[in-house]
Amino acid sequence: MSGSTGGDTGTKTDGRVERGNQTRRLVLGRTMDIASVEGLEGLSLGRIATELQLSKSGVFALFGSKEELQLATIRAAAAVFAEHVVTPLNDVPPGARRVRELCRNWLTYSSERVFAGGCFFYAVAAEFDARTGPVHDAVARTRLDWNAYMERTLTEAQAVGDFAGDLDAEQLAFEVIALMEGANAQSVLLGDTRAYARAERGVTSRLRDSATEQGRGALDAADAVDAVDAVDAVDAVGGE
Amino acid sequence: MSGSTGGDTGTKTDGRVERGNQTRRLVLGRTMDIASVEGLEGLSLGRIATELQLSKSGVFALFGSKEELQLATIRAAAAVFAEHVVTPLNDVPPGARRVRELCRNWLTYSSERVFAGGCFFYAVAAEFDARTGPVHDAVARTRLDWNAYMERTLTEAQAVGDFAGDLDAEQLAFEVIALMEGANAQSVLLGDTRAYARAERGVTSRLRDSATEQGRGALDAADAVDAVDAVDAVDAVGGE
DNA sequence: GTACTGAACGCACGACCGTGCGGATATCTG
DNA sequence: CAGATATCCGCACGGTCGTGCGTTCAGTAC
Repeated sequence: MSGSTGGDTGTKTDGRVERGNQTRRLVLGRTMDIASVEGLEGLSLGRIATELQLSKSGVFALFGSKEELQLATIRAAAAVFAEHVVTPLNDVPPGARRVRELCRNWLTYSSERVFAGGCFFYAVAAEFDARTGPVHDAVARTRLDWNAYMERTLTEAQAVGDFAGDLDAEQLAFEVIALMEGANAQSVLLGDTRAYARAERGVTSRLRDSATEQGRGALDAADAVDAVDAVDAVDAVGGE
Repeated sequence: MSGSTGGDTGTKTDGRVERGNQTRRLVLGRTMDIASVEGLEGLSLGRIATELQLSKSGVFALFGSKEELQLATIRAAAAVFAEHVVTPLNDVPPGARRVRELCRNWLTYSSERVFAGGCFFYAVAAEFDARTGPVHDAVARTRLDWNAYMERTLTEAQAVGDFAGDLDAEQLAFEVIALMEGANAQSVLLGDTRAYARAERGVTSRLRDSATEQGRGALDAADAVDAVDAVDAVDAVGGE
């Protein structure tokens, strides 16, 4: 099946453009990891070209400028973030359990080092927070989006009755995000792996404090399912 | 009073060394502000020399290497931090009120931009968290010290009966620090000034939740004093 | 076939980087 | 006094940076 060189969708496949996109993906995969460790300013065209065995001017031509490369790296990282943290929630209905899953996804995304230097956006936000320009603006926008997403998830959970009617979603979103980022910071800087457990404990407390009777029931039910899953996982691995 | 050129302590004042120290202080004052905005890697000998009207090699000679300049900047920033956050607690006895004062000092230190880019250590910790070497180690050590200081302040408050005997000081220290740093991040990146109020609200809740009856009393008393101070301040400024 | 387009390259540029050397100058020591 | 010490400078080095120009080559369109 398939044509000579992978043309699947038919119509007019420009092999050059596709090749360029592939190289762009290759470059961005590298720049995301570099930036999460050394920052977006730590990116250098020459270094990337050397490591990927490309020419410096070739890399430059693919993005047009260093700033464009930085912005493209942010966009690529946002896609990776969404894939690990947000997309898995697609089949989880609004409610306290969805909030809990969102937080757990984030902590897993951070602790498993999807990016070499922990959360990509924690690193670049701290790097560009006090500067001005397009890169700062792009970073600030992703943070705004993330805040809003967390807040919306809480509001939806409130709407289905899992949180009290007088819930201050903005406040709770702030606290939950702060706890999770605190764990990222503590873990990456000090290698303190217990930080994630502390964050989860804090987040769980905050959610339970704000939840209604119904919401607490949903959280408990989710915990029970997790416990069964954990036992199953252990059983599946070694049955001694 | 005083001698010809400021020699106050007497004995043997080396004018050369003193002049060098003064220049060093001048340089470090600049590097602290630069680093809080653009990071410790953003420091450049040439730029500092130009801005301070010194020669590049002169600045270099004063510190020996760029890495030494970075380490000296960290030490200087730690002194400024202590001066604003820790020293004012000298005449506050151990207890819940001392904990509260510590947190308020931190939030004030961050919000008043003692460093141009917000908390110095938030910026450089994120910059060097995933790297290795002496600078990372120095940053990590200050973070450890800060964690330990917060924890010790909580434990002392527990010892005088302001917090319950089963208090998990490590957990509470983690949560309080995370909330405050979250406010710093949110404020510097997004210009969201309400973040500090949210952090204070969260910190207060956590402290009250963990406090004994006696501890809550101490916190309430401190709030009352603050309220009076606030009224006094308004009265002192404009009495219309 | 020719004409066009975009990826990738080689090469060179000006600027800035951290560092080292030698010297001028001021200060302290004996 | 001489001699040691420390700040601070001018100058130059090798290296890396981002960027631009011109070219080669492969895939597309006519």
